[in-house]
Amino acid sequence: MDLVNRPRDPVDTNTRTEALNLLKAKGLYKTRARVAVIGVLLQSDSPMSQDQIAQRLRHRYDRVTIYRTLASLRSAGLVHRAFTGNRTWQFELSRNCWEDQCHPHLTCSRCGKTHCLVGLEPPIACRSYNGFVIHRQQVHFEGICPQCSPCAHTDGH
Amino acid sequence: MDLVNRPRDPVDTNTRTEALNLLKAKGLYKTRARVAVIGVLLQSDSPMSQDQIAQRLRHRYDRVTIYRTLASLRSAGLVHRAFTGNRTWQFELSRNCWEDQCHPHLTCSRCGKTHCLVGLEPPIACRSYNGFVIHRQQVHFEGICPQCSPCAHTDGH
DNA sequence: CGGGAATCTGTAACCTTGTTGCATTTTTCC
DNA sequence: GGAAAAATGCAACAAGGTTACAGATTCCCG
Repeated sequence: MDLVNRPRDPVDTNTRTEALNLLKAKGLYKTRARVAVIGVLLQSDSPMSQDQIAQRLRHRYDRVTIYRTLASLRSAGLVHRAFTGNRTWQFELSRNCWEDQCHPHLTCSRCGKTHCLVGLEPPIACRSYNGFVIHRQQVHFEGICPQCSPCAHTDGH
Repeated sequence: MDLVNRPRDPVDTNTRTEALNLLKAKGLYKTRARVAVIGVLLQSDSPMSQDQIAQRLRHRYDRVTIYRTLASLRSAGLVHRAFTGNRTWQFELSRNCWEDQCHPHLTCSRCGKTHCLVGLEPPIACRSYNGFVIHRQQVHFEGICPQCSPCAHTDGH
């Protein structure tokens, strides 16, 4: 595929600028793959797996590139990953939380999407318990999201 | 290896009897692999991965057998899997908890062992939140266990 | 600008874990 | 004791993560 004329990544100008700023702030190389991956995550309200990111970018980047891009963004602190019970990591931008102390996630049993439960405080924030020192906590739910259960919020019956 | 004279599984008589009772109560076939796997789990105070179980049994059983043994024990409700943040399932007997509502686990960053935090109540037991219906919750910690941090319980400094 | 050093990318390949198919063996029950 | 039902071992595949290495891109400084 011609490099010059190949279709552009699905990232608008504002998102692109924000991505470039994030990279600059961390002193990372500004590469097309990184801008694209950050752009996808900026536009997503829920964590995404590597494969979801690759699909969103129409497989224009090799999966190893996505993998390493996420690894470098993660080590720079821009991105963190959440574990959601299946065997794939879910990545999200470190905006108001980070990997050690993150909001819970809920994976919908019906649509399969993973949602952030940002209103729900990480429950057990204590640093130690009964001789155990807690450095990191991860909370994961399985259930039904509002979109898949329109009457779920009226749980009176 | 001769089947008759091959070394016995590391299961004492009492444990074996208990395992047989559990299998009988569920109407499952009493096979050597199942008795061995249940025995290992009975003697363990923490969840174990398939590979750990296979190692404990000195690879006397094929890993597919371990896999399917655990699957049948799980579907019978004798065993459940826990969420520990890495890509492998950890199995434990369903004694005072089950898969949907289980105590938190802590994986020690130093020794790698996963511990059950049975004294710590599952924190967010609510059935619904903000339109989300919660069917199952899993809590995982990373930190240091008491054995690896002798002064961890005196966190005064 | 321009060029070299540092870094990133794509391809290939490997590893671990989970999973299924099928022929053989074991268990159960009458 | 024997037939039906179920479990086991072996082979093989799948998915995701990870590493090696050569070639391409980015950065920085003159």
